[in-house]
Amino acid sequence: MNAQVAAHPTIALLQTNSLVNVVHGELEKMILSGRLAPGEKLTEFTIAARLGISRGPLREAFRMLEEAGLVRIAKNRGVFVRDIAVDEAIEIFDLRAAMDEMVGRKLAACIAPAQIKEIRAVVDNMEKAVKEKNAQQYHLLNLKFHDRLVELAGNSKLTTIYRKLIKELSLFRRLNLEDGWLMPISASEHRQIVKAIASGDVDASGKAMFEHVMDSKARTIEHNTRRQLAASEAPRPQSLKKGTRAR
Amino acid sequence: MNAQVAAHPTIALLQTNSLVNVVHGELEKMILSGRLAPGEKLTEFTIAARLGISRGPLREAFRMLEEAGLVRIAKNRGVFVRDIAVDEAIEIFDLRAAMDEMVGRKLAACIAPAQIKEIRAVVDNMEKAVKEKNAQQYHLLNLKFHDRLVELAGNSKLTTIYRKLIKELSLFRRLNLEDGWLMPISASEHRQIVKAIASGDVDASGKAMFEHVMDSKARTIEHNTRRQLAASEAPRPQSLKKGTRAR
DNA sequence: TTTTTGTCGATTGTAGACAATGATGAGAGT
DNA sequence: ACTCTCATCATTGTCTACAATCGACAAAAA
Repeated sequence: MNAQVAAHPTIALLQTNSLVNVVHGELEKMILSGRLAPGEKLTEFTIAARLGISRGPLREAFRMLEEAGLVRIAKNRGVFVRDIAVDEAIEIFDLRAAMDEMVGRKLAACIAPAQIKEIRAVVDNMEKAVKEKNAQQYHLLNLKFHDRLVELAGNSKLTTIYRKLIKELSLFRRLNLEDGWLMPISASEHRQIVKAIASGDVDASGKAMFEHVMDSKARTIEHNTRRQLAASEAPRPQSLKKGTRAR
Repeated sequence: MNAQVAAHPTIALLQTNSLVNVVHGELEKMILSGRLAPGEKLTEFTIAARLGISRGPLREAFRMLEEAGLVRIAKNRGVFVRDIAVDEAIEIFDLRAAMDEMVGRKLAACIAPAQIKEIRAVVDNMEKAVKEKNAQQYHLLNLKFHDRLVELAGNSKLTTIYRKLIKELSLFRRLNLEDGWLMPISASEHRQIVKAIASGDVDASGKAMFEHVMDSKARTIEHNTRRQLAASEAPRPQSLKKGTRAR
């Protein structure tokens, strides 16, 4: 019998929304938050039981996640959370740089004063987070800052793709956020970006955005390789984190 | 041990391609070729019966196509081939322009002579197609030209996204290709692009690519609106089929 | 020991059945 | 004739069952 009274609070509530969409969103959240780690195998039966659903909708959600680049499906072998290699991360950064340059140029050309104020407020909050050494908050605001800029550029297709890229990138970057991440040097760059946009100088604005992403790329990649080295020198892989291993 | 060194091509095909993947590819071909027209409703039972499969794998394929932007799924109402509005087509063109600019700059910076020759050959064939007034052939070569350029830029993520955009765009553009499409003016632009790339001038190459896409956008959009007008003036609504109504 | 081969358990791939939802059309009331 | 309601039906959403496949282990042969 079905005894899944309320396996997941959301699941019970959503008789109105499509089960597939909710599951998709739920899995996405789990992946992006790191509760499902890159490389981890997602066994259909286990996940389905945990969510209190059957395998059908789950498989459909998996297919969506695959198309979005968040999981990898190996025929007859299962579904795995994707892990982004350094090469791919570099590619994504380069792409982002081009997109953000486009965004910067567009915004410098036509942005409303109210929107400049809005963006400036985000930067203010970021600097506040820096002073408070609140890395988590800074990270969230950083995401919001860039996301909002892209959104303001007014190209919904661009926004969609940009967000997909950010999600994929987080599969690589999340490793770096865990510890330290004490580089709010970029805060000044954000201030400069806003300035360039507000000035209306198309070239300067585009360049500021481009360079910012490329700097971010350099910092992230370098931090990652350094981390890799440290991990390889200390031959203690610390086993597994904790009970992410079901059954 | 490793027995799949060089298995039968059919065997290898079955090992990698599940039914879902095959169906996905098949539906994609049907959509891109226009056999499934934009706006058309895809009834699960009908399609499944036609392909000789059950609804399960088909639904998974639908989810992939939805994520790729080729179909639209309305809860409890069905799956429809997406039709791209003019606004969205414009957005995609703008995005493509930015990407192609990036490609142009990258290629001008580092492209091998052999690859220049290869690209030049494609342009030669295009001009040949122009002389022979072979629009279909020209169209295919045009696609190949741009696709190859993107590919040569060496950013696989960019290539993937670019191809997705082209597919989506074809849902809009296909209407225009049907008749006439007698504007191989762009042929000269292609020649100019190759020249700019070969010259190694990063700025010129990027600009050439950018402008080419924007010109293409202008031509396509204008052609489309003109077509729309002609259709509205001739009051022959072609009598829409039953059940193809969306939303 | 090393290699090979056969079997078993677990997991995925596919199909079909049942429940839930939305569209269609007929009939009653005005 | 028009509109509103309600019943009916086609279609989608979800679940369960069965078949196909893979990986691992153990036993047997060298």
